[in-house]
Amino acid sequence: MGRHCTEQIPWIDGINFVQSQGEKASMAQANDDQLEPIKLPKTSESDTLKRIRHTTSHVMAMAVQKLFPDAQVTIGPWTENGFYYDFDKEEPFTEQDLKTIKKEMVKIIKKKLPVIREEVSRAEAESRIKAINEPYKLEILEGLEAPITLYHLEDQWWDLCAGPHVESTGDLNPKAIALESVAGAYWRGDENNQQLQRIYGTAWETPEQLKEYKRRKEEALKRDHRKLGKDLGLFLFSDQVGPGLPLWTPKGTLIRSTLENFLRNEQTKRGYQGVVTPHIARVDLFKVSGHWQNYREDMFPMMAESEEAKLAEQGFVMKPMNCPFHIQIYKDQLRSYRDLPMRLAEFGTVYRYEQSGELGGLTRVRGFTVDDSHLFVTPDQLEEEFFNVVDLILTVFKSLQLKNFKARLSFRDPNSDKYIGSDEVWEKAQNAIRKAVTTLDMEYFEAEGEAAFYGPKLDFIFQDVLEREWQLGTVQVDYNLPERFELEYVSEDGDRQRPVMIHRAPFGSLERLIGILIEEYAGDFPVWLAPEQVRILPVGEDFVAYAKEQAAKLQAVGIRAIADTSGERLGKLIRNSEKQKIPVMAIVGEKEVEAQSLSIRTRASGELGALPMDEVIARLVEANTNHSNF
RNA sequence: GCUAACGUAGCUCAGCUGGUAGAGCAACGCAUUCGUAAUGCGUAGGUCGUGGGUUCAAGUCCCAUCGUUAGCUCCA
Repeated sequence: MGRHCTEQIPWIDGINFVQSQGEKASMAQANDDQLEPIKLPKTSESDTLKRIRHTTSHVMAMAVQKLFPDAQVTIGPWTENGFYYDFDKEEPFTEQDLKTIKKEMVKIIKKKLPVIREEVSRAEAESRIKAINEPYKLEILEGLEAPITLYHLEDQWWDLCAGPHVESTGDLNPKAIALESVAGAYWRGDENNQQLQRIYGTAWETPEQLKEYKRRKEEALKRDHRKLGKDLGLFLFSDQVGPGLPLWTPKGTLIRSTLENFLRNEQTKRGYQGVVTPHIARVDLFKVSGHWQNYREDMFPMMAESEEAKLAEQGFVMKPMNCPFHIQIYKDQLRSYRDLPMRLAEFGTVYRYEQSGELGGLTRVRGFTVDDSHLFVTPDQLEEEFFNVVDLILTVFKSLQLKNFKARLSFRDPNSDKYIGSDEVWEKAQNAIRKAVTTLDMEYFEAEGEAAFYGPKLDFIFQDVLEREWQLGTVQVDYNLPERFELEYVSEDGDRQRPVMIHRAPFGSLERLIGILIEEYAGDFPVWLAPEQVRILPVGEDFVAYAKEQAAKLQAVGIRAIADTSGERLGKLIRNSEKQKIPVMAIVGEKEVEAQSLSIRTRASGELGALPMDEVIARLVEANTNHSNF
């Protein structure tokens, strides 16, 4: 068995946050029916689960080989929520197969086979594997270090494995085990290799834990941004437009523009200058940048006026990144050291031809808007500017109440040739990033092979409801593009020097950010981001006029308020508002008209009672400026 | 791109082994004028993703294609 011990990376608490009221309230509600919530540890947190899941995957492999003697075993590690096992088998597994396999597993468990550890020499392991003709195991053996251990399920089946395991298959509870899905997976994770059949499963100590695990998965799907985006009418996809190309409704656009304005504001405070650049450019531009050579498979095909032009590679392409464009603006004039740092910023929409199987909701699309900026700095300024960028990113996350993220130093894979630039320059850039995060005393982990082709990055990683990880914010140090575009500035001494570039995007992309935000907030956007902030609900037809008046007053001071004139009963109006997750409801009837007030009900805290209009406005303005709750 | 599953009214879904489509919600109309999560009655809405094929007959079977989803690979 190869790598089962995935290194655990702590999810860091980046900043101190006050948990939003709404979050607390909805969490409390969800767990109402359970006095003592069932704990569901991750595998890495529980030695017991490690043993259970490890053994379960072996039991599954044994069952599979009994039912399908042609299936060859490969690897079967635990994952944080279960386990999987990859088989090389001609026919893919069907849903029905999973049921049959599960039945066979129950039989094995009921036999209470002892799990026996055996230590063998490399030669012995080799000859035993050859005897049962398992070529993948042989390959795994090559990468193993002594001692080589085998685990036997009594004398009926064995596997190369480091353990640990439970003592007997009888220690497993069949009712706490579920086989979940089948998928293709490449041997050793390389798409040039044989595609194997992977079975995913999960196993727990008790049936109650399994039930809770399934319940939480269902709960998670309710906050899936694809579902909520549809329910709340934020964005859509159209088959006629194309896959991975989201369309933003008026409501979704409000969220986008609010985020844009917020960041633009922060950037202005920090000396950024806005620029605008086109969506397409000559192929030549991307030849100089290196995109055409190193990033071409991620780009939409070239458009050319004629076949000849196409053959001569004289055409245009959609931009996959904004950097070459901003570089042109820098190069427009001879720059002095006095002009630096120069910070050019743009909400630049880029197009990348992602493989069809990669697309999903807003988290992976083919056209998306990067809150992009390129900082041109002198080598001396690099460190300080880098800190400033990280500070901006953390400020942004704090404002958005995003706290569950990891910081990743994305370095190049030293064994790959997909990068531009010399070893020396890469070392320099990577060291600069490492130094910055150490100085900032941030928790981080390093990942080889995650760098951009032109430079290393500091990335901020978030999770979606399915616990998949996505990169949002990023800072990149780049010595390569300045070189390729021959960027210069005149130094104090009057000679020409080469600037360093910092590429950075706190959001990463508006699309992915909003996808993650929808899930973080479970659709309950804070007041400042909510597309519809206040809905005014008249208790009867007679009060529609008053409701409209109040809505107009709120609109006049820039608050997104709408009067509900549908004429339904109050209960229905409230229900509709709640379902649309509108943060503030204002109920108006006879009492309110008389007192010239609004009866406030918020999603987060319920009924707040009658408040005068002035106070309502004051509190909403406060919420808008400070991103606080109503 | 690969492996698999799925695609029926705006939404959520039913439609068994083939006999030309059904529910709830939403929408619309009428009545109801109502105080903190669903008022009642009625109406309308689908060439069952698309294109072929098998069949007397296809939502149902076969093939292709587009799209969605999970996983792999790849990346904001």
